[in-house]
Amino acid sequence: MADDRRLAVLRAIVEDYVATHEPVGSKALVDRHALGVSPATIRNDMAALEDEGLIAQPHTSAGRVPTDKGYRVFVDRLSGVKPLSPAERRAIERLLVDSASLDLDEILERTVRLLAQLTQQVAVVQYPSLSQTQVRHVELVPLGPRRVVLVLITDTGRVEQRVVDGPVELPESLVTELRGRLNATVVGRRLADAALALDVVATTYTAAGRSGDAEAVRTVVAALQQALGPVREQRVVMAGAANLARAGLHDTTFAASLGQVLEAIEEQVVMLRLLTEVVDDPSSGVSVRIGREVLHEGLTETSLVTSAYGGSAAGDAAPLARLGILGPTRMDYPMTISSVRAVARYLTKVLAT
Amino acid sequence: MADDRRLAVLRAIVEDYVATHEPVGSKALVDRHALGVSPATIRNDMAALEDEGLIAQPHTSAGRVPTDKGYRVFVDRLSGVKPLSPAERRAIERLLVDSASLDLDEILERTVRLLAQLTQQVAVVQYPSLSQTQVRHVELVPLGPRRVVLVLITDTGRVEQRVVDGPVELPESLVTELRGRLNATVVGRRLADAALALDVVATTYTAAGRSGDAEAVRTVVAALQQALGPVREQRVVMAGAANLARAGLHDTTFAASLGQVLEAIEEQVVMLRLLTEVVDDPSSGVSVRIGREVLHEGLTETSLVTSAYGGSAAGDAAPLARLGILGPTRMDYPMTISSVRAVARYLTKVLAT
DNA sequence: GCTGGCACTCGGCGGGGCTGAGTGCCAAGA
DNA sequence: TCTTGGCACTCAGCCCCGCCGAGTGCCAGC
Repeated sequence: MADDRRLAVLRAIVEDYVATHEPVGSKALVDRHALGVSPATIRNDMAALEDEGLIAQPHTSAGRVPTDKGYRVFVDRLSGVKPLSPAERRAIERLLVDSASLDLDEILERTVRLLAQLTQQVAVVQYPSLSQTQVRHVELVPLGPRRVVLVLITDTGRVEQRVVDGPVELPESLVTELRGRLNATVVGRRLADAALALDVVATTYTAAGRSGDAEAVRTVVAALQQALGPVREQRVVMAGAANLARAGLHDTTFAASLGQVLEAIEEQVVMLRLLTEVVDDPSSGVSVRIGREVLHEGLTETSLVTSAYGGSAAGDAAPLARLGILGPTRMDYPMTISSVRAVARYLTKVLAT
Repeated sequence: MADDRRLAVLRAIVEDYVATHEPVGSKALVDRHALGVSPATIRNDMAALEDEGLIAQPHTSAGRVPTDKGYRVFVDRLSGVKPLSPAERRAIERLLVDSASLDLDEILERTVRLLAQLTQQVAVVQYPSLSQTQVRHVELVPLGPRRVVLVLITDTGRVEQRVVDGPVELPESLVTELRGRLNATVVGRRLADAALALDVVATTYTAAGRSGDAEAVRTVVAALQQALGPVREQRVVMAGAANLARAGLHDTTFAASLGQVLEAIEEQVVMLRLLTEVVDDPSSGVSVRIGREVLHEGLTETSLVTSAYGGSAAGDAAPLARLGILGPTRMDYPMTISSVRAVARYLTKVLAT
C-alpha cells in the first residue's frame, strides 16, 4: 500500500508538472491533492521514486520533475482514459459527416488539421498504404510525339500520374493498343501483383518481332511499375507547426530543440521511419514513444503518440497507415492519447465508406 | 556628395547589421568600411539619417539599427546584384537537369527545397496557374453503381481528380456516352472556356427527353466545372521552417513572432493573398516587401521576397504563378534577391520544356 | 564641411546579500 | 514499521549597486 501511494505521488507529480510547467515540491503536492499524509512522508516517497529513476531534481532544493521513465510508468500504469469533451467529440463527428464526398487528399488534410487543433501539437498523418488496393484503370494520354502522361486509378479513388518520355516516337496507334493491353493485364489486380504481371508485356512485343516498339513499351511499363510500387505511398501530411512554437515560448529547453523538431518533420523520410518502426499497444490501440525512446537525435525532448488507422475494427483487414502527434515530453498524455485514438477510429470509418 | 556619403553610410549600416545582428556604431563603421572620414562625421550623417527615419537607436548610447524604411531605401537604391557563387549556380543547374523527367509535384517540391537551402529562409512556391492551359483529356471511371472518378488531364501534364456521387445510378453505357460527349466538348479548350462550354451538355439530355439521365449528368458536369475552375490551383508548397527556428535562436524579438509566422505559412489562404497582391519591380523582376509592408498582422518582423515564374522570358506569355521566401526583415537582401530571381528563371525554363 | 576633443548617457556585467522554496535527516509517536 | 513534526542546510532567483565602455551630441577650430 505504501507502494500504491508512491505511484499516486508519481501520478500527482506528472499531472502537476504538466499543468504548471514547474518542478513540484512536497508541500505543493499535499495542498493540491488529497493524499492524506504529510509533506515529510511525501518526501520519503519522492526519495524512493528518485532512486528508481522515475523523477529527478533540476538542482538541489528545487522540486521534482518526471523523467522519461517516469512518464513511461505514468502512461502504462497510471493514466486513466480521459473521455473527450462534447465539443471535441462534435468536432470529430463533423469531420466524419463532411468528408463523405471529399477526395482522399482533402480528407487527410482535414484530419491532420483537426488532430493538431485538438491536441495543440504537431499532427502527422501517413498516406494510406496501397498494398491492399487494386488497380481500377490505367490511362495513357499523349502529350507530344514522344511523351505521354500515364495515369493510374485505384479502387480507393486514388490517382497516380507519371510523365513518360519515350526513347522513340509513340504513334497514336501504339498508345491505343498499349492502353488496352495494360488495362487487360493489371485491372482488378492488387498493386504488387500488377507490377509483377507487367513484366511479360514488353517481351510480348519483342517476341512479335516489333523490337522498335518494345523499347518504348518498356519505358512506359517501367513507369507504371514505379507508380504501382510502394515509393509514392510513402508520404505524410503535417499540420500545427505553430503549436510547437507556442509550446516553446514557455519552455526554453524545448525551444532550443524546436529547430531540430521542425527539421525532422520536414524530412519525410525521418517521419516515415518513426511511424513504421512503431507498434500499437494491444490494449490501448495506441503507441506512445517518450523522449529518448523516439530514437532520433533531435527528438530527445519529444514524445510521439500514434495509432494505426484504416482496415476494419474487427481486425480482419490490416490497417492502412498511421497517424499521430509529436510534442514535448511534458504533455497531457491522457488527453492526447484519447484524441489520437478517437481521430484514428473516425478516419477508419470515413475511409470505409 | 555629402548626400552620397550619407547613403553609403546607410548601406554600411545595413550590411554590418545584417552580418553581426548588433546595433552598429560610428567607430565600428569607419573601422570596417573605408569611408575616408572620421567617426565624428559619420555621427553627423547618422543623425541626419535618423531624422529621415531610415535608422533608429534601440536606446540612447547604443548603435543604430535600420528601420523598415531604411531597408526599403537600401533595397531600392543601394544594393547591387550579388552574383551567385559557383556552388549555388551548380545547385540550381542540377535542378534543371534532373527535373526533365519529373512530374509537376516533384519539380515544385525540389524547387522549394532548393530555394530554402540557398537562402536559409522559409521558401514558398505557388502552384502554376492553369488559366493558360488547355484540356487534354477527360476520363470517367466507375467506382460503384452511383459513384465515378472524374479525372481531368491538361496539356501541361497536370492531373485533377474528383470523386462524384451521382443522385441516381450511372449505368456503364451512360458513363461511356458521357465520356465521349465531355471530351468532344472540352478537349483543346482553355480551362475557363471549357467550363462555360459545358453548360449546354446537361440541357442536351433534358432536350432529348432523358431527364432521368440529365440529373446525373448535371452532377458530373458540375464536378468537372469545379475541377476546371481556379479553386484547386490555389495551392502553395513550403519548405525550410527549420531555418526560421534557427534564425529565431539568435534573435529574441523574431523568436516571439515565430509562432505567428508559422501560422501564416500554414494558412494557405494567407500566403496566397500575400503572393497575389504583389507585383514585380520591372527592373529587377522581383518584389520585396519589408516588415509592415507585408500587410499582415503576424508578419511585421518579416520580409517577403518573391518573383513570378513561368510564361516566357520574352514576356509574350503571362507568368503562371509566384515563388519566393519569407524571412526576418534583417536578412541579406542582395543574396536573397538574386537567389529568388535565379530560381524563378530556372523554374520557368524547366516548365517550358 | 570635416575633425578632434570632451562631457554625458546608459545598457550590460559582475559581485554581494537576502529570501524562500524545497530538501534530507532524525527522533518521537502511532 | 510507517508516519510525522522539527530543524538545519542548500541554492536558484532576485534586487541592488557600482563599474565599465561603447556610443552619442555638441562645440570650437581648422
